[in-house]
Amino acid sequence: MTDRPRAQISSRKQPKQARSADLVAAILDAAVQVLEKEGAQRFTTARVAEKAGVSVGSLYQYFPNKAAILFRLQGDEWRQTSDLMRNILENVAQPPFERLRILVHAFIRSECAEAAIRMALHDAAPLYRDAPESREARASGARTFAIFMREILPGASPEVLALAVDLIATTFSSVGKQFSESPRTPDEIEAYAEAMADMFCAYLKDLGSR
Amino acid sequence: MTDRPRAQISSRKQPKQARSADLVAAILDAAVQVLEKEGAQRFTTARVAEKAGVSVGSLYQYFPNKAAILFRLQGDEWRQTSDLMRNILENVAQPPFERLRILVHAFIRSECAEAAIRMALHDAAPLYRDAPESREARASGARTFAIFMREILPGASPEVLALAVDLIATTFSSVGKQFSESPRTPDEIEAYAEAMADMFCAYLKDLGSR
DNA sequence: CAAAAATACGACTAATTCGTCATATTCGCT
DNA sequence: AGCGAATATGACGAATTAGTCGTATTTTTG
Repeated sequence: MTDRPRAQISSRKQPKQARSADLVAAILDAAVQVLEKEGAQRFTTARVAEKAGVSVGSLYQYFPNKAAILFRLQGDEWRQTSDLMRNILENVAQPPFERLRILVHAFIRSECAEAAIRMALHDAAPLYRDAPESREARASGARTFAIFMREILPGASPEVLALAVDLIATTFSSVGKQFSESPRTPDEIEAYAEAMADMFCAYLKDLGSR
Repeated sequence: MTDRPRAQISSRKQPKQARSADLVAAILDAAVQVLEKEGAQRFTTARVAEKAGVSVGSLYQYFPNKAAILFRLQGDEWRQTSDLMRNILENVAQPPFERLRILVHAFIRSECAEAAIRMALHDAAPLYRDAPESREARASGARTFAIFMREILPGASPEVLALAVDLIATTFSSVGKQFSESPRTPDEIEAYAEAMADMFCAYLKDLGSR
């Protein structure tokens, strides 16, 4: 069997000294800038290395290929969103529907704050979306949300519950892209978030009263 | 600053004889196949020409650049969706909420039937999405839907109406991509469509009773 | 301090890409 | 048939890209 270059996405080497850790940080930093300023199409290792003030060779010591950089950025974004979600949903002091409203607003605000980078990651998705780590990350988010949904729909069957989770999760996940494609004013964004929260609540209340 | 390739997207020359019309048809046909089998990343003029049994030179006689092919495909897809929408929404024989339910199902079914091509077009979007024709097509769809919404929410203010249109339109437009990324069985798709229809109806009825 | 290990470099290769152009073929028409 | 217009060809140029590798530099270690 010929071993073609593995679509390996995990790191190639761990930085052990301070300077190499700095280098990795500089690369990730530069990667974000390149994505924002040039877009996914023009996201190249050479450009990232140059903006980081580093040579391509050095870059390839810590990232096995281009996708690995994007994968890493995506992971960071995802962890941020995941924390946000957990913090809001697990705050049992507030009533469930209120938590959901807060989540919608927080999520949309966070999407807008980093619209450029998320848009670019979206465009670059073909390069990393099939990685098992990517799939797992998405599944994990869905689980957190599912737990919350059990609380908001106490009587619902597992099927109904899964469906509601799916519907809301997929609706959520497209917001960032939409907003990047046709930008809105802050006021419009708040109004949109409110409407989306209304929609979710109306749906879930309807589901609950069956 | 490198001068980026002009986003000229209109046709370069009109086919006048039968054979050239056939050629254009063969190219579009091949383009779909390439997108489906190889994906947006590997969509190249050379591959399209080869699959069409045509030379690159001929291809470039009728399409000024690669994006023009995608733009044309996208236009065809869009016209199809647009007709579907109009046919259902303008059928005043049926009650509005019923029409909406039918639309949701029809739309989702149509998205799934051509999931591969739409997914690929989605991935390739950076190449054509900024064209003014693209923006106009989207706006036109939104207008058709807005007219229907005036019927379903007779008493609503223009602001509320616009918001509802926006919310539903953006929710809609992400379905195809979602389904391509994590495929579902036909049963799951039907259930999803039903849930989405439920959600829209619950939301709109809630809006109407305020 | 000297050897070894880690890190950094950037010119280079091999591959792929888009799009052109000079040339050849076919068509429509008298 | 014969002539001009339309159409088809595909080798080619110019540009870009991902990723490598031999060498140079810096840090750690003994």
